[in-house]
Amino acid sequence: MHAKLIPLSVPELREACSQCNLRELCLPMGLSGGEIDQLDHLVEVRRRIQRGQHLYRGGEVFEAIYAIKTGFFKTDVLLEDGREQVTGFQMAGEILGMDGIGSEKHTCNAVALEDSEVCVIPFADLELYSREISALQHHFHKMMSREIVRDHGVMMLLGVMRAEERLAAFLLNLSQRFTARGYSPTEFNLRMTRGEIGSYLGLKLETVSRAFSRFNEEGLISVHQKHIQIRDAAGLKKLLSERRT
Amino acid sequence: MHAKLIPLSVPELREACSQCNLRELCLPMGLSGGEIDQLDHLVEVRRRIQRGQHLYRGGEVFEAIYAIKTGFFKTDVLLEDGREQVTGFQMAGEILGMDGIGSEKHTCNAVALEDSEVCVIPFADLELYSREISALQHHFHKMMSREIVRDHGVMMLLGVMRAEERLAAFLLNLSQRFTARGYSPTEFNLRMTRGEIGSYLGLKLETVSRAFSRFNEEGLISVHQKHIQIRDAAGLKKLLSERRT
DNA sequence: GGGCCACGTTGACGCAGATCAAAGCCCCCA
DNA sequence: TGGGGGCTTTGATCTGCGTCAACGTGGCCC
Repeated sequence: MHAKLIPLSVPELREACSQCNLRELCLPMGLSGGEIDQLDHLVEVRRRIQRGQHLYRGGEVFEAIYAIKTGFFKTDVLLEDGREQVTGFQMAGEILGMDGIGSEKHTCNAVALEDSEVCVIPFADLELYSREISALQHHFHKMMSREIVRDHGVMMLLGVMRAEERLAAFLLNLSQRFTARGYSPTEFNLRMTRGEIGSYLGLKLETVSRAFSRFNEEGLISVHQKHIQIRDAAGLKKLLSERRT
Repeated sequence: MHAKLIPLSVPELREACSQCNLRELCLPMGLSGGEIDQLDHLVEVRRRIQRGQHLYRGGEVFEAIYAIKTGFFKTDVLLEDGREQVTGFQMAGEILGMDGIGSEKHTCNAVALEDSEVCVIPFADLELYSREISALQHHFHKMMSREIVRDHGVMMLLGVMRAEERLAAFLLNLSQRFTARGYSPTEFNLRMTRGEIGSYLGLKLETVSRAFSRFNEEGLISVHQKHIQIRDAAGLKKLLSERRT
């Protein structure tokens, strides 16, 4: 592992969660000021991950979950024959690693899609603090539960939607998450390749590319490489609610 | 709701978890005898659900999770246009309802596929006990995490596998879960229809039926309606590891 | 015990998306 | 400034699964 560990000095530590601009999205959500101060002791280390590097790999011992401070990740699972399923894309304020709790090993790979920084949350400590701070306990449960619900949404994508519906749902989801982070709802850069989008959506990269082109022609979005502008969000939503077949 | 509530009388209550033959699979797993005795107070009510009835529906207020004592369930999510994605099949010892924690509402439907009985675990109480009993806390986290991992497995099915691989994976998974419950690994009755299997696997019922027929012809299994006998588990596994494409 | 109904099987055909192939574009580095 | 590599686009063709349709089967109720 080439990742740098960054022990937090005291002043930084005080800033860890209580001063973080993601605290309304991330683990501290809903905690009182005093409780957040306690949380600051939970995150004693941050880790920088360069684009293309792994935060963790399937099979490694699970010890901590990670809150993304900056950057962008994908998680994926590999079949023995090399086929890849991207199980999610994660951005600032989201939590990585909850898959590892059950077996005490990570069960997927987490790869940075841009230079990123994560807060390391030792899981034993999180459980300890959770026993003291019931708001933290409850919020952590919510985050795990939402992960399950998110996964159900992906199953829906993969199980019943057609290619263009999947892509529309994907774009709307990204847009909404960027919005929640204070970025433009209509304009953003994709951090992942067409192939990775395809793997996530259960499509081949050519199909993803064609669907982008089609949306472009129809004036729903404009695409230039990784730059996306959503021109007709309502039109994209309509794609989703229109039954075909 | 027509479901019967069964307040447990004192002797039954003593039996709730500590005497349950599922305690090695279910929530009490890994708890010491004394801790299980404490757990007995957590489950004060059981509920009977007849075949075809809902344990809960998407949108209902979330208050409890459910441990399946006997029976068999499916969970599903519906799109506005009526398309259904079955997100899972659950059997004795498994937990239902964790999807509801995040939003305080259930986000899917849980339907009994045979007459069933569940232990009602009020979620606020579970969190309360979890703060006292760290083994319970940890095990609950494991169960949620495993749910996430299970979902990743389904994404893999849906995203990258071909029809016969999906069905083979499905049968092997059922077989393994029946085995863990002390039933035959090679012979069992399906509780769900071809259509429900199809919805789970992202296939149409005709495709499921054809795949069953094909497995039958090839001597991998024998099928008679809902009765399945696995004749060549290794052959099924081979289907999964053989790369095609 | 006969008929109905939900479920399952099988066949013929069609199509969405995969596959194969060939360019194009962008960025980085020499 | 040019060239190489990774990513993307686009076209032509193929195919696995969906769709449509007809028939089979078993269980249940009157």
